[in-house]
Amino acid sequence: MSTARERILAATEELLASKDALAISTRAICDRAKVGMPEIYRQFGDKQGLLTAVACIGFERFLANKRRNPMTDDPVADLRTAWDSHVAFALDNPHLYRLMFTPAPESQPRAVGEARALLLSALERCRAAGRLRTPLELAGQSILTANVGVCLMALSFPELYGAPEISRSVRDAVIGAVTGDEREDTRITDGIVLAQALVGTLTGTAPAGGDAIARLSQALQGSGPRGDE
Amino acid sequence: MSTARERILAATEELLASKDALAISTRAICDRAKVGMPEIYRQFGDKQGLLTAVACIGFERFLANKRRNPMTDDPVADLRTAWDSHVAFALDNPHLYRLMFTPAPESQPRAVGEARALLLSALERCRAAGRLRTPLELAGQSILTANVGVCLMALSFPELYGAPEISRSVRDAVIGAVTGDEREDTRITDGIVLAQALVGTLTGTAPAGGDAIARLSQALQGSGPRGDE
DNA sequence: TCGAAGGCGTTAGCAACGCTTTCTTAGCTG
DNA sequence: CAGCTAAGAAAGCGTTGCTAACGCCTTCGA
Repeated sequence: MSTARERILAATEELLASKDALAISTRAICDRAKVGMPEIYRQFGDKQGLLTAVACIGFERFLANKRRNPMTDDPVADLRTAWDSHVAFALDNPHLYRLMFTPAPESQPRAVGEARALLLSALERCRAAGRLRTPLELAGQSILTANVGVCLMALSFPELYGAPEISRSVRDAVIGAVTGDEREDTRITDGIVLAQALVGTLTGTAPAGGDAIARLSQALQGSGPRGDE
Repeated sequence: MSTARERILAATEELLASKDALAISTRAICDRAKVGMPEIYRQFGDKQGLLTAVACIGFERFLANKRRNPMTDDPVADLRTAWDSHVAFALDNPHLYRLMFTPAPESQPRAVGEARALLLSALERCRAAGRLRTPLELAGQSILTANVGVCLMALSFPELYGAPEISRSVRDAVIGAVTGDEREDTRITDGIVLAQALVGTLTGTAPAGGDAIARLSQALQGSGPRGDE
């Protein structure tokens, strides 16, 4: 048999799979872990302490998950993949996720900080690839906030949450705005690229193909600044 | 003296100004409302029933707030204003907001539905103005989810929440993506405008000022499609 | 004017909760 | 073997949400 502490943690995690943290009684935990009531308080001082420890373990699983995300040669696509795996984790472990991201007074700035660090390093890769048009810090906060926000919302209103569509929509909006990658509307940035090349040609300050005008004209076709559908 | 029901509701709202709903005991409510314990259960059946009633009142204030938002002739700007007033309400009434948007089993799809309806009508105005490039339904869900999500996140991690910057960032990203309005980077759309005029000039198919090239060159200055800041 | 009805206050108490105290036992270490 | 710490057993504390039983007093129709 394992140690008492491990049994308590395991029992709590198991109960957390079906009930909210607040609906779990310390007695139920003790029954399932086959320990006496005082054991919880000897080990964790507090019910909140126990929940914090469980949240910590959850964060470790969460971060391990995130670290497993492959690094492709498209850092922006990696951002989107990370977003999706985050959402999947939340939907798979609703009560645990709520426990992790809805602290009572204050609990784990450490683990959240680590998640932030992971995100920032992913963003740094975007920056290195010249695909970030927002201050790194703000970009990270925006993505993290939106990501957690979408998850909490999905857990609170599952019937209002329309499957992954809405997560994808917010994801592409935020990541797109931060990186400058327009997902569904790359024509705009293409337009800029071509316009820059064109100006370079016309002013004689940059090398550009002679067909710049034709390509620009074609690229701009139908892409107004405020498209009227 | 007012009726018992009103006093109970008022007392709960007052306590909710300083404590979380779960930290409020029914006895404290009764003390403050000068009623006996059974009164709560005669009136609301349940503590949850009382909290639901309070949440209802909160939604009414919330919706009244939203309805007070002026309708300017720029429906997209109105969307942004509504977003900001939503966030302000959440920050002003943290515990009430949490109560409203973190239901236990399920509570007010009615009030949330009304908020959604308000949002959809605002989006309909955008659509009428030709400033919506996303299905109405999905646009509404995306904005509402992101908005509530940012608020819940801000309440859970106030120290991590960097003032209104991040709300603005997510707001402009989501609303921008949904409407096609680029907020902070209007240079891009300006670039498109000028580029179109330029192409018109060069191909002789549109009237444009002779300084088009100069203006385009200036407008594009420093605005790369993948700016390396 | 009377009497039924219902809104409201009072007292007392239940079961469940988080948490504590006390005592005892088991197992390892020096 | 002595001494330490980890951990199981039992009992109980105070608070919580909630209920039962009773009685007052206003309202209102007959």
